[in-house]
Amino acid sequence: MSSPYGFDLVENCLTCPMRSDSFFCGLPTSALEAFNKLKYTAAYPQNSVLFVEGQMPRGIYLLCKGRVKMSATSSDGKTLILKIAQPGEVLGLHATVSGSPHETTAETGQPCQLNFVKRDDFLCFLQTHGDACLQAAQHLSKDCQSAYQQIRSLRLSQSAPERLARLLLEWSIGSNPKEDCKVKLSLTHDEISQIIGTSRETVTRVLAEFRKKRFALLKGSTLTIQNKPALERLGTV
Amino acid sequence: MSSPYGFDLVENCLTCPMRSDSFFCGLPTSALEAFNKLKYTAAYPQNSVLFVEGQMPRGIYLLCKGRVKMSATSSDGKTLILKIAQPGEVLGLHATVSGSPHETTAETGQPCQLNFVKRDDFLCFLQTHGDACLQAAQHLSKDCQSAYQQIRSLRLSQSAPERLARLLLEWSIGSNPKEDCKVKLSLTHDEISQIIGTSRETVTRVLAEFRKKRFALLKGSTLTIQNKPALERLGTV
DNA sequence: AACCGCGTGTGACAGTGATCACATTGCGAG
DNA sequence: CTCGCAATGTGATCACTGTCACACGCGGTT
Repeated sequence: MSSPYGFDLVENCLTCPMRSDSFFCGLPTSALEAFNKLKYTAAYPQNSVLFVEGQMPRGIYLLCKGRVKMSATSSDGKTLILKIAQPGEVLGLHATVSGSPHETTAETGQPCQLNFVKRDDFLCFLQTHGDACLQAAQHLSKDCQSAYQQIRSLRLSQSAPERLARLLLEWSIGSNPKEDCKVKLSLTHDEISQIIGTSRETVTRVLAEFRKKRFALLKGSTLTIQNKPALERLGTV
Repeated sequence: MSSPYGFDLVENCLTCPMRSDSFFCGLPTSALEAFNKLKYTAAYPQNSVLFVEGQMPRGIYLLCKGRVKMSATSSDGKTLILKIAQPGEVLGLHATVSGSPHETTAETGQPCQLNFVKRDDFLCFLQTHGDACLQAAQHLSKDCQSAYQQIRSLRLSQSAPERLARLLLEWSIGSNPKEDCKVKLSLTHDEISQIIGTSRETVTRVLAEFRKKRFALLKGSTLTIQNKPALERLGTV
């Protein structure tokens, strides 16, 4: 069965080739089978909005494939990107668990496959599967941690170069640790500015500075880290 | 049995007069009884450190009475206060659930009563009591939410008056909505600055400005909100 | 070719708040 | 009472960065 977005839908979690070890994907077979019965699998084109800030939660989305931009908007129209969700993550978990409105907007950044589970089904599932519930709690605590990390990072460094340095380093983890590591990403300066919370111009200027100092180079959609230690020195909180 | 800190220890959760409806306190009797067997109740003097940033979690602390300051420190010695925990809250939950080091330091701001539960006991408890686990998840999600709220608030308002206004309003909720509401709190300008992430001098200056404009008055440990709408206009994100 | 639209680069300027330095107040201990 | 120390108040200075304004390059369309 082929979907219109350039990849095949995987309907069965148990035999899914994308299975990561995070959250549900890593559950024991019995729980996974139960989950498999509850979920609705679907593919979404780029720029689909899964849920918006303030909306009551309808359920959770397990991201199988693709990336999803989590953002919030202020009353004066400024947008801030809280994070880019990766495959294996569960979206809308807090709101679904706590029953309060979503505090973020989720929008696909590329074609994605997602598993949706209705709120009631999900809560019931958690209550009957202790290990799944513990997993959910762990997922939430990871989220908390990254949120606290962000707060620390925001608060302990007002300076734009510091924040940008940290972001670049964050992107570069997982790459070859030796020498010039290259990362592919397609974000405009504007989007980067929404992530680190500065103006677009500042991002441009700081990137120019990094280029001049040979710390890092962002050309097209390729990021090259040239001097990791220097960036680390900048970005240490 | 009287403790040295000016209040009596309550050993039995089931008959505890301080029981709130949050988290464990609100659990059904069977789970509460199990919890009651696992916990160690103790009183702590002011300025006791329960755990520090980076330390591996030994277990969770349920705050029965008193207030606890949750903070983080940067490498250059700056401290930031992430939140002031209130009775009913569980401290060290993320770290305990996820098994990663504490990302905050917890220090009592006044004499406190706390229930401690060892990590292994606690995880086991969660796994066997589905409703408790769900409660834990909800507690975590509340935490997440408040963290995200903080990030929003930090990022969408660079200005110090805005942030201070929001903080004052946050403190004033729960008071009589009409006219000049007064709140007791004992925090120095320095501590406030650590909460909203500015310098101590700025807090002093902004408070002076608020006083002159008759928005709010902080005298000794008493905060008086004189013009709530004006503060709200300032603090809206 | 001419014309967009968009992302990027860059200069000038002003507002904010950090920092330093010091004065003043308040309060508890001796 | 007064000494000492912490908390508070205030001025001057300066780095940072948001904002405005505009130029450039580049891919696509007409």
